[in-house]
Amino acid sequence: MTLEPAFYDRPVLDVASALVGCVVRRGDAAGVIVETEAYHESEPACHAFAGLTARTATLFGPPGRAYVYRSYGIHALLNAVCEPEGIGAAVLIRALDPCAGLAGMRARRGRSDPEDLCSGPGKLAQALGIGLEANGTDLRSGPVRIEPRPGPAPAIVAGPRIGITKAADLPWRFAAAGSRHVSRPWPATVAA
DNA sequence: CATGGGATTGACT
DNA sequence: GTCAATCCCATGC
Repeated sequence: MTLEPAFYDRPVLDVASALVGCVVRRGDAAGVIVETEAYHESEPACHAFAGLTARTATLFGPPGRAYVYRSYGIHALLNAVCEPEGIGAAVLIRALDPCAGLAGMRARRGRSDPEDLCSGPGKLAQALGIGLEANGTDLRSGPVRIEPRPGPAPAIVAGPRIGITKAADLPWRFAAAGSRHVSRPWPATVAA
């Protein structure tokens, strides 16, 4: 069971909060999303802000696909493309609560602490074995899939995005309240 | 064609 | 807290 394309075909902020509590799966490895961030072509922190280029083609493509890119020459970061085709927008998956395939995650990460397996966008891509080859693949039928929330909707907190230099004031970061698997401790400026 | 910077992480002081 | 690693690609000459 995976999320329909229509799930992603709406405002990126709605999708970013709706994805918290959903499950990302690749092969035997899976985890519950506990942290996301929204990016939209209208603001400069988004790669799509520069317009349609070879790098951002996936962002402007149809919703419900994976946008994977390399950051700092080292890490792969996983995003879910949102909004109608032609609009550059995506949700960055920043952290997971590991729930299946822990042995494989530990092997790929070289670490055993469950809170250090997927508590960051680069970490979770490594833990699930997601590489740049997943860029542009379908999140419903491709190697990386996102499934609906297995349980009730979690309480969600919002705050400013992490690790960016542009438009850093927008409260476009969403996380499951109280989760210990988030990429950074929640800042003092917590909003519900 | 050359250059610079980045949605990060992990090791070290 | 500070800092280097490392590569894709956008930008500028």
